[in-house]
Amino acid sequence: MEQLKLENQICFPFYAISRLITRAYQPYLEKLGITYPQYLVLLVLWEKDGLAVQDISEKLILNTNTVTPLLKRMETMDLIKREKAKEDERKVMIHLTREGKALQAAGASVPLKLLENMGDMAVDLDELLGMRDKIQEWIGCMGNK
Amino acid sequence: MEQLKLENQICFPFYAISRLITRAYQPYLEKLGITYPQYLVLLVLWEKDGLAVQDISEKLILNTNTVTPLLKRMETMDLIKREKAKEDERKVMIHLTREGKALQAAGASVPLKLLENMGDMAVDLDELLGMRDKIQEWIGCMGNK
DNA sequence: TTTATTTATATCGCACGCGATGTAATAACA
DNA sequence: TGTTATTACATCGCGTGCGATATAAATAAA
Repeated sequence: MEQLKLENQICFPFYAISRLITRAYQPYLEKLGITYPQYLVLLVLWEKDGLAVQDISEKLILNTNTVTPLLKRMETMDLIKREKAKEDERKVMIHLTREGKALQAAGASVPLKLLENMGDMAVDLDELLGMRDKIQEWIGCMGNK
Repeated sequence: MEQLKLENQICFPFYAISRLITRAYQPYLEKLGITYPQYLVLLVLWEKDGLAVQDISEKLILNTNTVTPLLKRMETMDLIKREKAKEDERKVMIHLTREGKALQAAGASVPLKLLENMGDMAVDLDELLGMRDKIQEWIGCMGNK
């Protein structure tokens, strides 16, 4: 049953490396007082503030039943504001607070630190970036649904 | 702030593709009545039965506080048995039940079906397998803490 | 203009994943 | 041998993820 060995699975390496990368981010995000998914939300909002819940949900490829509680926690932390859109009361628009915007300065240095970390671990950075681009193509295929 | 855009992050693609792959497995695993992490545990045990909790924890790169409840649920489902090792009462040895072993027949076809799925999605299989091997190298570097 | 359908979020329940901590058994050591 | 340290799991608390379902607003249909 060669195809059932763990090292021959396509699933496991992606599953494992995703968690290892999250772990690598953690010490830096801990200093900012945020989690990894919260950081992803901030990345999206730093790029464009005032998005609807659905926009964030689509960009992060997360369901609303994940995003809604995530955003509520971030509102409690005073990182964002949630308010209904005037033109369509079904939509909830997300805006950064002063605090949420202020975190960008500290958050900007995190990706570079991570890259340095990966470099120290004998991970070839060119390969890493090439793989990132390839995976993004796949996400484009798989993500729509 | 170009380095803060979501598409320039190394973290996000790995995070997203991992969840998309898990989603792709789900319909097949649902028929077997198991979850994705439970499938990973079975893969390990099908390869070598009678492992300690720690062995499974190391192979899957998961902490014991994740693995213990996972195994307890699988014991409730009658997929595995948990019993203390006689030579060292701290260890808990995990053995497949008849049911757990029986699932292997159905579980063996899942990886191939997944590969076919990925192929349909314009994902180049050679690239996929090459990437898998490369990620496994990284896991070897990062996994040991 | 009612009624039916669709859309955008939210709620519920459950299974992870993990940091922090606890506990019992074994090993190390004074 | 008695004490201390280490090891192997387990428990607790909390934050995701997600299937199933609910709710309210907007849109389409009758």
